[in-house]
Amino acid sequence: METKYKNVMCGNITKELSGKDVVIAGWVHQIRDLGGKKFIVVRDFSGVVQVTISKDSAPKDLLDIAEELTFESVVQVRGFVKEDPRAPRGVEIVPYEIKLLNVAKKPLPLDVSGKVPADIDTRLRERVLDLRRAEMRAVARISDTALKTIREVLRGYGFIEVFTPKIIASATEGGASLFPVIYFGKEAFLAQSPQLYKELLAAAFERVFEIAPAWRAEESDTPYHLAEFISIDIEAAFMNYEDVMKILENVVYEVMKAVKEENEDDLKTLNYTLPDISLPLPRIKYIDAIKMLRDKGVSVEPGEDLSITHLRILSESIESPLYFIVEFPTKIRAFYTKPKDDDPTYSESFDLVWKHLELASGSSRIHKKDQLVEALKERGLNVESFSFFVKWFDYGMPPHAGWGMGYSRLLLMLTGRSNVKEVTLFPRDKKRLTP
RNA sequence: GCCGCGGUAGUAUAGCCCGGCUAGUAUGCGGGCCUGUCGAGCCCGUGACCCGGGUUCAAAUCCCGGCCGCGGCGCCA
Repeated sequence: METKYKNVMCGNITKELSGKDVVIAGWVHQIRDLGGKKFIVVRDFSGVVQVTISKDSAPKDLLDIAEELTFESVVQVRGFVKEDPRAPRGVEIVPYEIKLLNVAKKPLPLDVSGKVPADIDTRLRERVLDLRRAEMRAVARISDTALKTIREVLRGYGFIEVFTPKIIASATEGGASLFPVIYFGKEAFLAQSPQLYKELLAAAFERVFEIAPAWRAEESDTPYHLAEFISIDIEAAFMNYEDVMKILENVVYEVMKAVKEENEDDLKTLNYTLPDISLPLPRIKYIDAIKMLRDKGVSVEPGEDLSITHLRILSESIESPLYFIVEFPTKIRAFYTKPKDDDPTYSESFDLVWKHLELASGSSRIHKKDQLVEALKERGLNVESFSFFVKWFDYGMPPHAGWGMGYSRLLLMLTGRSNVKEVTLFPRDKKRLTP
């Protein structure tokens, strides 16, 4: 779209535009001064294009402005497209006029052009410059493809997109710590999951999904945890865990397919190849996973939760990079998880694992009130504080199931990066509240 | 929170084990040369040892404490 500032994106300038006048706007990516010629590489979100100035023929005021340019200064260039085999991609812009819209200070606290690497700590501190780097623009585009595809696939299954409240009353859900907020003088908390509300919505709209932030005030200090993260959640009435697993593996499959098709260049920029998977994904029962580990000499007892170390070892003996672990012990899962009818020690639950990383987890949910109250009591939770939730189990709560997936973890698989902070635009962790 | 490793110019690193007085390199920055670069090249210059204490004639280097970072765990609907 043509705007007040530009009529074409740098990456879209091709030989077909040869001879045409264009206006581009972007950041000064590189400057190469060769005596008689000066090359200015201008970058926008789409890519880069070279602006070539011949010092003998260019007007003086243009040369003066060219002298003032610094890396990451914002410029608008009006000129004509010239086909030239010596130029990158065979085209360049010969400028009539360069407008300096904003001069960048020097030196930059981070190299945007990719010549000098930076530590993750420096990158997050200088995040906006870091996000301009080719790798991060690729991550952003892959992320967008993934989001778009997730929504398309879920809508294809008849899910509708919803939002659940993020300020909640109850801190007594057990497990993770919550961030307290003051809500009109009352104590409230930031939601750590849409779980309970999405279940209630499934009792009204049958199939719902939400892509939204969640917060956990955990001590967790790892490359896989954030204090604020995006959770992709679905909840569906009249489905069980096997039904929603099929939806989950299809979502992931379609996302990987879309990224392969639509982000070929981005994957190349990231020097990453997506893993190949075929459906259905392997489904390994928890108890069999324990056996496999014990056969390998790992000391792990049935009933114990699987740690990341266990998953690392387990993934070595599973040919698929993505797999499900199913039917966890009931007592290590959340209270709303439905136990198996034939063996209540185990539950209708699953985790989706990529190598050693848990991407998603889900289950059939309890839909009978008595059973739910019992499950709360067994975990030592205060039934009264869940009354806002339990109440609706008196009025037509259907059988239902769902899952939640950590978005930044999915992005790790899609981009080949190793730290969720890297693929989160402005990550919030225990020690980072800015930028 | 525990364990491990680390903190050297704006950025990224070498030097540290085996202490020695111009702290090297790349990139950046300033200046110069060069009509086609594309990680441009060449020449000159510029800029740094996390903080505090200790050992020593002498500390970037060894020791202690602190702060900060990264990784491995733990914690984790």
